[in-house]
Amino acid sequence: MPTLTSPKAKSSRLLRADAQRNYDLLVAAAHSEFTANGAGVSLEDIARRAKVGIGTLYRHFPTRDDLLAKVLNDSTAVILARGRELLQGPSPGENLFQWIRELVDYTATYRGLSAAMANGYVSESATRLCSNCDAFSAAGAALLARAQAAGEIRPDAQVVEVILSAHSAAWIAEQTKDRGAVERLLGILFDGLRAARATKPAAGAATGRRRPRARA
Amino acid sequence: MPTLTSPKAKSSRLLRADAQRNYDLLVAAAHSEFTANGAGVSLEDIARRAKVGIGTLYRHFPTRDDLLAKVLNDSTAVILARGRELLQGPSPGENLFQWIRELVDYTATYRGLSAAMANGYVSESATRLCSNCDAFSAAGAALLARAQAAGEIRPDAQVVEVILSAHSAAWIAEQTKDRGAVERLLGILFDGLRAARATKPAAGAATGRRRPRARA
DNA sequence: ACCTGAACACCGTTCAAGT
DNA sequence: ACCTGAACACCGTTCAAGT
Repeated sequence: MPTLTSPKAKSSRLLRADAQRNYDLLVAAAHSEFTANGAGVSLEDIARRAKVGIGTLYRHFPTRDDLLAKVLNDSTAVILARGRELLQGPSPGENLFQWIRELVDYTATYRGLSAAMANGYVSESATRLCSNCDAFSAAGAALLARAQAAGEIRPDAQVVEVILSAHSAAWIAEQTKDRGAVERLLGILFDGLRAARATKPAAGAATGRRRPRARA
Repeated sequence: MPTLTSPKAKSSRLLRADAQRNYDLLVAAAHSEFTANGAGVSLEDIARRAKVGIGTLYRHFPTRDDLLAKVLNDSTAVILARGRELLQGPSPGENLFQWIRELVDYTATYRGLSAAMANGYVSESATRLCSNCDAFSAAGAALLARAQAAGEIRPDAQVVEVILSAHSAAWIAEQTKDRGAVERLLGILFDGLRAARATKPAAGAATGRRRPRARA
């Protein structure tokens, strides 16, 4: 009986049983292919691996980004949850940095993802991938604002640099296997982000003043 | 007649008159196409614009990078000369930063060039483009070493971060039209590069106080 | 409704045939 | 020596025909 099944898909989408099956097969195949061969892998390969016609792939996912966004959905949610968690952390500056580090690791999972993300981030056409970017942006903005309010991050930094820095660090991580270079780069970036503290000449008060024990 | 003499020295190469003409047409056409449509433009388009068979393009430039490197040759030379010039400047740290800024502007001239450059930079296959990267690396290393010797740049910075930072800033410049974001990012990077000065005297900085995780 | 795969429009690369 | 362009092997996207 090809009647309607329960809402298994994204939200309240109702799919015929065979369509739902194909949908799931496509997502699974895409996951494998993206992991193995990068975010730019041939869509035909994905369809073939899912044992589905290429037209079916296009029916469910009109653009490559739609498919990518769906595959990334779970891991995206993890990063966003991490952002909310870190928002409660004791050290706003370090919490921001930690979140950036995790964002970098995440973005570097698939070859080509950093480019796709950054592209979606600045592109005017609203792809599904872009909505991920907006969510990242909001999470980063919250962490950044808190760290700035705590006086740990320079006040002139904006969230766009933070996100794009993370993407470019991920991009470098994709290009080179020299993991040390990425870490050194992040170290430089982080020092730059808190540079205001040092720039503001200040008396001796600035350095040892904030202790995590005093609430946060 | 078609007398072949000296070996394959790039500039002193002796070509039959028609071959030389085709070669020049190709470089000119490639220059226009790269400028107009980015570093990933169709090679067939370039050959067509040069009114030359596609096979002729391949004969002269076995890979896309070879063609790109040739087109970029002049501007590359300018950046390298600038590097030597800045090596004589009065302020080693600022001279390094100025050179990076110019490298970023240069790399951002063609869409896709930053990716090609960074790729060549870390790739093991020695393309012609990669030799450009080595030259940049050497120029950056000289400026960096001088600035570090002057105590203006943190001693733990390595040239690979400097070059890849420049490429990633250029990559961001390609992605977004928000020129301000690129400048703010460079500002953060530069502050991070001279952070050692501030870090050095302050032994009990906030970062060393609490450590959310392992790692040193 | 949904699926299929042939068809179309590309692009990169090679190579046998020409001059 | 050098040039040419047809030929081949891809890939993305659409759509008429099937169930």
